[in-house]
Amino acid sequence: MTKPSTRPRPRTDPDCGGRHSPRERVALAIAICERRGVQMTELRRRVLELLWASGGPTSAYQLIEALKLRDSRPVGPPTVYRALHFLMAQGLVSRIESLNAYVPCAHPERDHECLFFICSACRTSVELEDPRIGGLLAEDAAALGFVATRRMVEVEGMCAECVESGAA
Amino acid sequence: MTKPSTRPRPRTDPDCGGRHSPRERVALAIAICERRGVQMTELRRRVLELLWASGGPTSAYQLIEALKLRDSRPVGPPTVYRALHFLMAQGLVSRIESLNAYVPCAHPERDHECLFFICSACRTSVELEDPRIGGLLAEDAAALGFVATRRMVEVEGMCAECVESGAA
DNA sequence: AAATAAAGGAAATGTTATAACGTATTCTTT
DNA sequence: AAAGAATACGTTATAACATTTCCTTTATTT
Repeated sequence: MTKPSTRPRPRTDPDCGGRHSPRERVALAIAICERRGVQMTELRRRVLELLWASGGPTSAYQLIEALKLRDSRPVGPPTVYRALHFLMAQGLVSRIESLNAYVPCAHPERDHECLFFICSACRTSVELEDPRIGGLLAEDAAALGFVATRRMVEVEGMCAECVESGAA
Repeated sequence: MTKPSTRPRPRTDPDCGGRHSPRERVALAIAICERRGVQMTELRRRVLELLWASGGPTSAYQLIEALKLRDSRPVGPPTVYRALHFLMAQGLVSRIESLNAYVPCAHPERDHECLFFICSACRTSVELEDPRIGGLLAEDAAALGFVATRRMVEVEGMCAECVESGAA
């Protein structure tokens, strides 16, 4: 029996408590696409569902495997990559560069900073928002005359659970 | 004739003015390795020289090509990757995750934040230090109980020169 | 219904990185 | 200087990640 932790939990939204049911998030994504007049097709929805179901950063080829299992029909890499590109363009999925892997975005309705804490022990990742970091990066960019279009902030290490359980 | 810019130039050290001759930086790297009792072998030095000579983020396979040209003898991927791993472990080279490419570190003598501004037009990158960002990330990590071992901060966009020259 | 645009399927290829094994070099100790 | 240990390098094969190309199917518009 695990005792509930009093440690502050990751929450990208003060109201949501960090809990997001996959079903709810996918429904939100569908609504967003409808509002924007872009097509949330079956394939794209399935990829998003798989990412929510996966529980961690997932590679394109893991998604290919997963789709194959459910369809018993092979899906090629370009098919999955196209779906991932679409989902990223809509802000529904982020790519974690240091893992070559993809994660669903908890709060696509807001424009959020991509700020990831990645546990090398259990291979999970946590997404945070910290507007202060975006502010500093904007400041530094301005000093360079640099026009930023995308930010990647990834912190590798060990999550609280793995530290406590003494994982290697 | 290009007129000198008054824009603040990237400088990771207030004293160096952002100027680093490859020769000088390689000499510094050799001295550092000597002091640490690790071997700066010929291969490792050549890889570092190529990175300094390249003028931008360079892929492992570009290095393989460059080594082949100079040696007229093929060098396998593992050889180059081993050299890169060594140089990274010594803080002499950084990997830019979003490009799968490598850059020499301007100031290996200091423990520096990896903070890169990458121009998608001219494919150059600029390394900055901004201790404030490391501070904020440490703060966020602490709030999560996360023990950080490595930070990656990469900003993609367009550098001042490309913006001015109207590059696509 | 026909025209057009958007999305997906399939095969091949390109790019990045490592595993597994053996050889050579360098360093240390004697 | 010789033996042994540690480190570095070479070679082949393969794993892992991503894109190009071409064609077919599906949606949307007229």
